Amino acid sequence: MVDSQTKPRTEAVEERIFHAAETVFHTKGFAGARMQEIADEAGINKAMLHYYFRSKGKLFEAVFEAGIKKVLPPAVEQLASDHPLGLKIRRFIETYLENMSRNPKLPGFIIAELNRNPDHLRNIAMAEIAPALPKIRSQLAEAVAEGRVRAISAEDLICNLISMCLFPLLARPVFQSILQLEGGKYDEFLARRTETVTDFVFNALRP
Amino acid sequence: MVDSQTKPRTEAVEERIFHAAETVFHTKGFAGARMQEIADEAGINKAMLHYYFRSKGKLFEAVFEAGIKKVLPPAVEQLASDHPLGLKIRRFIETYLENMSRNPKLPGFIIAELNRNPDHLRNIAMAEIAPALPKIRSQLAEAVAEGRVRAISAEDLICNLISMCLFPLLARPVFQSILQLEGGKYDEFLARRTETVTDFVFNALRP
DNA sequence: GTCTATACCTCGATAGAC
DNA sequence: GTCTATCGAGGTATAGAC
Repeated sequence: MVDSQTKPRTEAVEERIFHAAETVFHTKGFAGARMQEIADEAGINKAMLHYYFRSKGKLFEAVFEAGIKKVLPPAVEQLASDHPLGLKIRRFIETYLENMSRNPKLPGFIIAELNRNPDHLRNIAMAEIAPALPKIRSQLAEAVAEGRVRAISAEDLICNLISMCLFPLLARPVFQSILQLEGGKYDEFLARRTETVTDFVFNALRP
Repeated sequence: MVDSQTKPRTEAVEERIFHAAETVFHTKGFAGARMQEIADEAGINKAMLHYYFRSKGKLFEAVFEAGIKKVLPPAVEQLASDHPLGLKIRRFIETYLENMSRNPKLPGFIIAELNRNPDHLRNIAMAEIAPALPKIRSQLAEAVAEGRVRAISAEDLICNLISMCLFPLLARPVFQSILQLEGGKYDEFLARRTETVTDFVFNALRP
């Protein structure tokens, strides 16, 4: 309460705006989002948005960058860990699937916005990501050479892992209809995926 | 030329508009698309868009529905075919991957718009899709019972297949960076996927 | 059927009082 | 810091001449 003079509740408002912006941008995208809707969601005046964040673009950038930081580091961290290959794959699926089920709309948001403006990636720190690929590549090559796993490229393995984890979240509406898993049924299906995807990958990698 | 009186080149213009609309909507989405941009792309006047299609919404609906028809039927057709399970899976991956590489932006467009308004699916004929699921389900159960493939639910199998086929198209910008496959390298990677995905799935299904 | 001009509106952004 | 009022750009849609 002492330093309430230096920061007189400013943070509370800025945070409310930011979280409201996340909600709206994640569902509507940049082009579909309306500043008025974000203001309503935050329960404050529209002019406040411009007071705290200068423009719609700046606000979006903040939300997008925060989204990237929620998605990439956890994945990279797992892939670059010192765990043996099998455990690494298992942990990757577990943490990633659980992490994303907490922000189901985040992957779709990032992918959609990235397709519309790939330059967004230029501002992202690729330096942290670079080491993970060679590491898993050599780890995989070793396991293949020892005959512990079938031959597969690191690219295909990573691509398959991420695809099977994320796509069911993105395509929820379609899958829900096609697979006839309405309402809660689909959430149960997703919950089971940690196990089923792990099994699927492990079986695929048997020599 | 005789019936050029009843349809005096009307089709040519309408088609040009429609294809231009596909291009723009597929890349920018509904909210991000501009009627002016569609008109420019078609090389005609903006007012013509409203003459042939009443509104932006109507034009979008036409494009969206056409998109769905390019995506769903080919998939369902393969899944509902009379081929034995192994061949069916192989054909599914082949045709689907090849089909979509001809319209790389289509899956992302459909998924993004569907997440923003799931009601789009209500207007789609689900009747044609319904029979495919039970068919593959029984086919799979039979193969499992005979010990020819490992136990897996039809939902997980279909979900994994489609995920591994489509997600690399959606997430192209991210994967291109993460996997360090710039430019043409990524297209080569995608071209190889028909084979690598088929192998991966077949290996996963070994008893 | 095709074009120009324009009406009408929504939205992002700012000015200015408090 | 917060609100109200409003400006101005840019968007969809239409009116009307040709």
